[in-house]
Amino acid sequence: MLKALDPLLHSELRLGVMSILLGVDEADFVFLRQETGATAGNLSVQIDKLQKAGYIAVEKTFRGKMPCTLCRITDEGIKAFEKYVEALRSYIDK
Amino acid sequence: MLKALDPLLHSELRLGVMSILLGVDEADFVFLRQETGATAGNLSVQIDKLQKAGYIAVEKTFRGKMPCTLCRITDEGIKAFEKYVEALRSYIDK
DNA sequence: AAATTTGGTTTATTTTATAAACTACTTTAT
DNA sequence: ATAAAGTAGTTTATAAAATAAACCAAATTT
Repeated sequence: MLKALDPLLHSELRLGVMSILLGVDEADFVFLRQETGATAGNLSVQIDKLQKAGYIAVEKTFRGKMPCTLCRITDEGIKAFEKYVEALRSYIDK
Repeated sequence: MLKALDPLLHSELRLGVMSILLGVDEADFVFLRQETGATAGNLSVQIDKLQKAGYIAVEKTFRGKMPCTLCRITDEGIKAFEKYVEALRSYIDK
């Protein structure tokens, strides 16, 4: 009855990042930081985990002279997110 | 936009316990163990946390000669669960 | 009566989340 | 030109959480 929850997505910050990326084609580090309110260190670590899992793609570029980390959700990430949401519903829908 | 998630409920096992208790008036330790698939130690610890938070009430009785730990969700627990679900929707609903 | 099972709790270990400190560079003020 | 402050992060250390392993007391089975 209760479905297992993907531990990679069952994290407030990582879920927040995925949720944002689902709606925006791409987002940079600074934007994700603002939207989530996370510390830079925490965000850096969690972005890394999502990337290593293949849920997001990360591109390091420059905007002018400043470094800029761009994130995009992958197809695999979208699928994982949808599966996570479906599993969650076994907990929260009657 | 993204609402904070009550960390006490944002745990697979504790959320599972709450989800079960929402539907059943009361449930004992053994039943919760079967439904969640958790180890006894983990379940014991998480029940304790939910009780200390006031989200569930725990009554220690005997069924025949065997000890029996009964759990019920409290009004506070129901409210917290509903609030958690609403916060979650800020992540998973478009 | 010894061995096993039941219903747990307590303690130790691993994992995860978070914060603090640091790096590398840029911009601004002096 | 240089010092001070800000930006965009990463790395490392610490705190918290989850989990498993070990244990306990009583009941049941052999």
